Amino acid sequence: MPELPEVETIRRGLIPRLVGCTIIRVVTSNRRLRLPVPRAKLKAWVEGGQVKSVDRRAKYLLVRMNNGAVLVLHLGMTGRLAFFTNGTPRGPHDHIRFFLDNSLELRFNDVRRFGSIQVLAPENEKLPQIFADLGAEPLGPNFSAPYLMKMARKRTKPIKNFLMDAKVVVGIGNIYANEILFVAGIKPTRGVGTLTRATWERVVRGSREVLEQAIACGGTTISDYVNSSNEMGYFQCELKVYGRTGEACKSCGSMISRVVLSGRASFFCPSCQK
DNA sequence: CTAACTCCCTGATAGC
DNA sequence: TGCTATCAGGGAGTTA
Repeated sequence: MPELPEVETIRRGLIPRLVGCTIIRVVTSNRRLRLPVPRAKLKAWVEGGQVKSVDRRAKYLLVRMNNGAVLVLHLGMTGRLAFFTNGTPRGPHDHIRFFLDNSLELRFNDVRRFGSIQVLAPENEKLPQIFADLGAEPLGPNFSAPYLMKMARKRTKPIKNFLMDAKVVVGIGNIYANEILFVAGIKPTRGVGTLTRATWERVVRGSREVLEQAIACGGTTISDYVNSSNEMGYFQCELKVYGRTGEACKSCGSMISRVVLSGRASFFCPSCQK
């Protein structure tokens, strides 16, 4: 579900109602998420603590506490992180509830439980190894055509799989990979070895354009996604190819095609994308 | 090393 | 109505 625009939208919604708050109590369900829920650490380092900031790296949210502890949250496919007023009955798949001192409750809800929550203890605990291996932020300064050309050297995989590789560039999942390649005019099956410098420039520009527009729309809601106020995004209205198999290309009228790449549905316009 | 496949989990939907 | 198969936005681990 949540790719970069959705996670960023949630981050921006969390800030005004979470930063500066004290987390009075954390209540967890008995189910495990992708990783076991660190109940003891939540009690030791998060309960009673005050939130200092909310950052994002890739699709991870980093909630930093004044005591130096860090909550590392990932929403997986169906995770939600949203506020409820105090007293709202617990719903199905509400796995973690943070009771705040402003009469709100922040809930981590996840139907499929592919999401995760980790707590880094103050001082001594660093981010997991995965963070050191993450690639460029697509909206950051290091994401450039030369960078992508360097990362693509001696590689053969299709450009779509390359864009979804978090060691290359983070935050781009199946929806936005398809949309970016439409905007850039590149077939998802194109091997990365065949792209010219000018084409890589289109990948960079297309990525920024699509992701920024999606953030401006509050993300894409296909089925589960809601922002921190439990509201849908509306970038799904702007989708050019994702999920549009057999429909007319909004640019040229050709029929949108579907292929499967590494087990993921991939959509493109056979005449606009080369 | 790269690239592709498999699996974690639940729910919606399609087809019989 | 009910059963079964397929698919879904992520990512880690395994295999070739």
